[in-house]
Amino acid sequence: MPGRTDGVAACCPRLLTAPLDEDQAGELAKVFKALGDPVRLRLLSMIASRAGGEICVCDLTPAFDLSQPTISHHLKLLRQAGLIQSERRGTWVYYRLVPEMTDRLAGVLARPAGEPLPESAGAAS
Amino acid sequence: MPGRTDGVAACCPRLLTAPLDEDQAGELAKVFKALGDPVRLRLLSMIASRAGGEICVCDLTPAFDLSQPTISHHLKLLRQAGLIQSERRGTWVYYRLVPEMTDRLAGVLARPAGEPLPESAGAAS
DNA sequence: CGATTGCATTGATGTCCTTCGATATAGCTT
DNA sequence: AAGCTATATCGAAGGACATCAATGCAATCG
Repeated sequence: MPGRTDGVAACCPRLLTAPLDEDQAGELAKVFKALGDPVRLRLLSMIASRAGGEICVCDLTPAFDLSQPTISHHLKLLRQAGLIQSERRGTWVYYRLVPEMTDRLAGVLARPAGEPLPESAGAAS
Repeated sequence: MPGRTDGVAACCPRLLTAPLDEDQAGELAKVFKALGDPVRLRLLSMIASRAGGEICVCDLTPAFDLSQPTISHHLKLLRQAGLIQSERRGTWVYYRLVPEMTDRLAGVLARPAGEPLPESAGAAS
């Protein structure tokens, strides 16, 4: 449905540098909302930290005290947020991280080096 | 540098490097959940990007098509997440960013340089 | 084939979240 | 003190979300 928009934002929304417009904020909020659940955070970290870059759902589900449909639901939300992607191989489905998305989020939250926030800039010069 | 500030996690949860435990995931999820709303993201960016490091609520409220109590509620959630702090001066209340928190989130999402993700490493060695 | 396993979807339910109007609290002004 | 402005809190209404059991679909196996 949202097919291929410009993703989270054109290039680098820079949360801490300039006010976000409504569209940027809406796109970013979807991704942060996907990260706003402890189960999904643990799923994402299990996927991202897995040696080989991918992990089978069959290894994810038993790690939680939740039903299999619930885990499948959370994986779907992470995928719709653009944070992970899935691939079916035979009977199993493997998930892997989409590092471009986490890179973008890290960039959104980072303050440019050498260009401190206004707060600390006040006394600087 | 802020060594181990209590809060989100001991030092550096490293979302993409090792699986988060339940406590780390719970703490981080609270902060990401606070970012998972377009209004709060715009509020945070307006606060962070303001020259002087702080902004009056009286400048935030009219920027939205929402009631004053709703803006106040969102500011409370951002403050409870540790992302901003407030100070009353006379009649007005000023908000400012807590850069340690956004720094920490950026660190959580970043992959260490020179130590690529398993995906791009291709399970080297 | 039919049975079995792995995963996704559906539908229902209880809980949380966003939003509002009304009201309370804090500080200035006259 | 009385009134005014700025901000926070309260209580309610509606929608969104997490979770589950039941079911559907795909791929392998006997």
